[in-house]
Amino acid sequence: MPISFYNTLTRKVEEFKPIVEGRVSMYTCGPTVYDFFHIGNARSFVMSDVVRRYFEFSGYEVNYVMNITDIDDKIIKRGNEENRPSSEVAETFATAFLEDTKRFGIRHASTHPRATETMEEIIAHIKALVDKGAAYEVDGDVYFRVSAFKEYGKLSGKKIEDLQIGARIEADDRKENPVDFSLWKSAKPGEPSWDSPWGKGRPGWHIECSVMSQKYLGKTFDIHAGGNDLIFPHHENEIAQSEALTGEPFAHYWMHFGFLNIDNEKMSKSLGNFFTARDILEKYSAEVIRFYYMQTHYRSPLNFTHEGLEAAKTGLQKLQGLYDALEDAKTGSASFDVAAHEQRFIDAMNDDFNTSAAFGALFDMTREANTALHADTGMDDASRASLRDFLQRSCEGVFGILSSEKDDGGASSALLDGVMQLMIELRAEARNEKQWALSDRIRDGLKELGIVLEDSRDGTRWKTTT
RNA sequence: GGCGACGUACCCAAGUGGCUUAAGGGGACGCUCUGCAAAAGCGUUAUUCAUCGGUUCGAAUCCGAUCGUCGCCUCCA
Repeated sequence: MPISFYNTLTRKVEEFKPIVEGRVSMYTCGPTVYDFFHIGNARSFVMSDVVRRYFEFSGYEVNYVMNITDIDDKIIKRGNEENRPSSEVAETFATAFLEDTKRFGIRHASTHPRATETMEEIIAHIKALVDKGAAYEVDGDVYFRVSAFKEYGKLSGKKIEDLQIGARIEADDRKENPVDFSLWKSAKPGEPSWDSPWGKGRPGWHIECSVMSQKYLGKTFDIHAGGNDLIFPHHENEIAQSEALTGEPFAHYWMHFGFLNIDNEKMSKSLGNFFTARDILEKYSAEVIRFYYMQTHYRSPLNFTHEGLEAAKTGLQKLQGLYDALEDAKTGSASFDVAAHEQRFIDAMNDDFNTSAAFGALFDMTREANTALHADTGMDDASRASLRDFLQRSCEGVFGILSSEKDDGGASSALLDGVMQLMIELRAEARNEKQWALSDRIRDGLKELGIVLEDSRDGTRWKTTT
């Protein structure tokens, strides 16, 4: 089965057919940098990262673009609150974004364009829309004329008439139609601004994504992704302002990530259940959080709980345990068939990136591999190598949840290795002389320090707990 | 009011017409291994998929009703 996934535009799971054979052009809506990003944002970024990595696993070359929106009302507001220039606010959180994504194991995009560095193109795009009659100016503001784009609503399934009835759209006399949206906002005194044919001002919310994606990926590209809540109005408006100008499809596939709730409630600052990505990384490793996210299908809502995180932590140790055991195992004679398991993994992922089912395959494989490894016959070198290779490509490469490096808790590994070597030798001597009290004291003492000893017939292994 | 999603074991979560008298993870209990542990393995933990009807040779999967939960329609990943 080829890679297939759910396309919001058609409301069906569709086989992926790239514009250019072997290549994927993909755009995911990045952050507006007015604050640290939170664990809900993190879910979208992680899942988007996994999709990108899986395409690469499958042999595609991926051109992955994620914007950084660094000029926006919320940034200006924050700047005012903190009494510092909004550009400084943007810079602070753009830097934090890059740092935090890295700590989360989210690979940086091929390009992270910024709105303020794309101003020329944004203005040109708006001007072209005005020239074409799809937008109009009113006193320095420019609005998109929704009536000029007949397909408006095709992504979200909304009808313009319904939107007009909805009383929630603010009445603005200056707009021809309440549903028209802002492309350019004139600057109030003291606000950051750029020169434009309509005077000083800044871009509206949606336009920057249209322009940045098309600048780096072309008029039409393969995949546009983002959080569920962006379907309307953000993505709907992006389509309108892009296709109204080019007359061609904007993105072929639209992918949306489910929302994250905290203890069954929507995360919000007012409810006090708001966690930034930074907060959560204090308590759990990036691998555990990533694994937790991936246990649920990307389109389903995810309920974020402490218990769930703890369960993920334990589950992940099982996978890591096999990875480590493969390293230490002695050469045996039995062969192990990795290919069948890899095929199950691929089938699951090709079917709408079904990470939950993929883990089913991975855990079944783990059980069988552990059994083989512990059997008298052991596992031959070639099997061990291919098993390791598969785990490396899947769990480390695609999912980013396993590490081949021994976690030494930050201590100097050469020194710690030496000390541990000695401790294990001393304890082995005590055990040979059946001095259980002493050997147990060593084991218990180390455990309190965060080091776990595991005895097997091949000797004693140690690892740190995290 | 409009649009949409969902309800699977103690918890999380795949499966969406026959291969399933329902994957996988966590938890619990019993066992094997072990000096004792840990790790690993084995077994048990849903004849049942919110409820009630219907379609079908056959339904967790399709249709209808009912109950419940949630999202979007406004800044939001």
